[in-house]
Amino acid sequence: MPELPEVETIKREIEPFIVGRKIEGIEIKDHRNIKGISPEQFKKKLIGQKFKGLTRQAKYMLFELASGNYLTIHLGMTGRLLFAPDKYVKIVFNLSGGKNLYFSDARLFGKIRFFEAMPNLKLGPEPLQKEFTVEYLKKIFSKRHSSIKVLLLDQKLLSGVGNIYANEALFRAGINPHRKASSLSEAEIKKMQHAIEEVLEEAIKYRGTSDSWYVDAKGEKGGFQLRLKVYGKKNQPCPKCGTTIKREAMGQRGTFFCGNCQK
DNA sequence: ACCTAAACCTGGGCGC
DNA sequence: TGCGCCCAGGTTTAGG
Repeated sequence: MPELPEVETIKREIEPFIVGRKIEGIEIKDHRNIKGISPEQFKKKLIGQKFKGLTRQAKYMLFELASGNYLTIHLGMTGRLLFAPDKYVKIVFNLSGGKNLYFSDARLFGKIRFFEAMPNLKLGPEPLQKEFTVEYLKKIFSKRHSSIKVLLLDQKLLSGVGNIYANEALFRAGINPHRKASSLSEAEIKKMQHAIEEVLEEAIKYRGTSDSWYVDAKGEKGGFQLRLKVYGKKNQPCPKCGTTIKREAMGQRGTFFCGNCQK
């Protein structure tokens, strides 16, 4: 599923393609991804507008329009933004210059919203920004009774990390996902902070993880699935010590870890 | 304020 | 070949 590295990869591809282009038409094949506004209003508000910029906030893409309005797209689990259509296309943006941008989403978990002005997405700091410090993690970990794994997925505390990179970062830091966040020592918090930054930067470098549905705007798979150490590796040997990797549900999410390497 | 769990949704993979 | 079943999970919502 698209997490920070996957969304960043798509953002980098889409930005030069859309900036300066006008939305000349919108084809809505399925309106269920459009939230908070009717399909008719969605078209009326957007057709004729020009894209000014595109930024990423955690897993969201924030499209800035020349009018000062905004469009946000969250890809959910199976959402795609594509230069060419696939069989799950729900919305087509007809752009000036005879180009199209396709929004595809097999499972309809993606969300598209229109805003009159810059929205506040109510997200916690994201790992590649300067607010992501050991001090910040100490602050949010110290008073929490939930597990470190569940906490890493809370977008209000820390944004951009999803299930794949939470599992991978915990493995790299050598921390057991069941540990209470408040039980981590300062040294462990430092390892955690470093592991999160490292795994996200590496995943961006490899253009994301195509474990199941993810493809970039060109429809191509990423490369990081070949570098996963624990995610999806149930019953396979740990790459460090050979112990069988376990899978357990935590917070209703698949959690993969090595019981020997992660204490 | 904090924490947990259900609900949303459907293609793909599996067993038979 | 095809049917039924179960799984995947980010975010929102409800409830304790």
